[in-house]
Amino acid sequence: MPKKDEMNFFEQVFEVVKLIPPGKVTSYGAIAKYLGMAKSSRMVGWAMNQSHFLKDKIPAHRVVNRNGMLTGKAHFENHEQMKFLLEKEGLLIKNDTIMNFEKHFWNPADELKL
DNA sequence: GTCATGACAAAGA
DNA sequence: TTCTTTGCCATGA
Repeated sequence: MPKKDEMNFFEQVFEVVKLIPPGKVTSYGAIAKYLGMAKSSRMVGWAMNQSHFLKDKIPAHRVVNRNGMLTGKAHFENHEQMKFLLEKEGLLIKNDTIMNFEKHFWNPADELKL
């Protein structure tokens, strides 16, 4: 168990993101709400930015905004990578937006049942 | 300690 | 409906 100081909200975000099953996506707000920071959805996106510096593989491509739009694609090494990974998992991307977003939506609060 | 920024979200025009 | 504004809070300068 990491120390309390090391369990900052970033790691909690990473834990949730890593639990996202393949072929599923979630929103920043959903993660934020699950962690009890519904009003700090921006911090989730901030955490994702830090995820690139982590050794752990964070499936950040499965996290999009509430519209299902790939707003974070610009932060990937290749802009096509995010779309590619999602399509590879069976999702349909059109114009940087996930089609049937609700259908593939993965709600941590519902799946993890805190 | 104050100010600016950020991969968002909700409300208003 | 789309575009703009406001709130939110953790980081870094």
